[in-house]
Amino acid sequence: MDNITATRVFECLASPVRLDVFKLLVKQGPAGLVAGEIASLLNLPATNLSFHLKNLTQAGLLSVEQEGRYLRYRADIPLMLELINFLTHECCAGHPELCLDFRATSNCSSEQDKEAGN
Amino acid sequence: MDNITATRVFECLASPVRLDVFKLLVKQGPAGLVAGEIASLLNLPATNLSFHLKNLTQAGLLSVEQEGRYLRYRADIPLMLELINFLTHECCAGHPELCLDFRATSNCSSEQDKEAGN
DNA sequence: ACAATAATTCAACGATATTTGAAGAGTAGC
DNA sequence: GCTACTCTTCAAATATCGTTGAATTATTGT
Repeated sequence: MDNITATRVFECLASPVRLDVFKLLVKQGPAGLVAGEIASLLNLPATNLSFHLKNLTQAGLLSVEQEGRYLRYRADIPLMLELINFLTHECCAGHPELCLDFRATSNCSSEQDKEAGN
Repeated sequence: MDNITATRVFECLASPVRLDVFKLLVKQGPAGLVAGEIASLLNLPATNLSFHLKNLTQAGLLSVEQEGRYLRYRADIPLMLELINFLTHECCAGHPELCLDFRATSNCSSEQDKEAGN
């Protein structure tokens, strides 16, 4: 991942609204959600949500699929994994031992629900 | 890591200048750099760099230490690892299998120099 | 005490980003 | 074709961010 892509993704996640939208969609998995569902779950005006959805989609964090008159949004996990790799490598550059330490303690599949309440 | 901390960190890394500063300091490891060195390496006006250094420091991505009339900045790796954990867990929420897959392919200590040229 | 150096703070300007309501495009059902 | 519905686009207002030069604080060496 290059710096330009990284900054675009960071800029996306720097907005509390967009972070909430992304987290919500990650939680939904492959099922995703249509725009209206996101709007009511997050209590956002449709026009404002649309602005953020466009932003997230253009950054590659979401994918869209038309379903009749609905638009279904899904989180795009691969880009997220690329970002994690990017950060991991940046961190490791000076401290490989800390990085390995991190990898040993990140129990990804067993602790996924720990931070649900926010 | 809570959403507020996460958005503050993302906002920091969303600026190309700050991302460059952070990457540079990660590369320096525990030695860090004083403000003037960063300014000349990145070709930034002192006043502008100071603005971004303050931003990074307040977000917790950098630490500062006074050395006479110099100020030495260092990357704060632990917060970075927290962020990586945060992202990993967010990603895993819907796709634990993808996350494990990522961890299997992220060879942190051996591929640290692959993306040096950007 | 004085001048030189290092870096920050301040104030002002320009550029971006966010929010909102009104209008527009496309779809579904009658 | 018409109406209801879903969502997006547009335009305008507000808010926030980034950059710059001048002034300020603090330290060093004479």
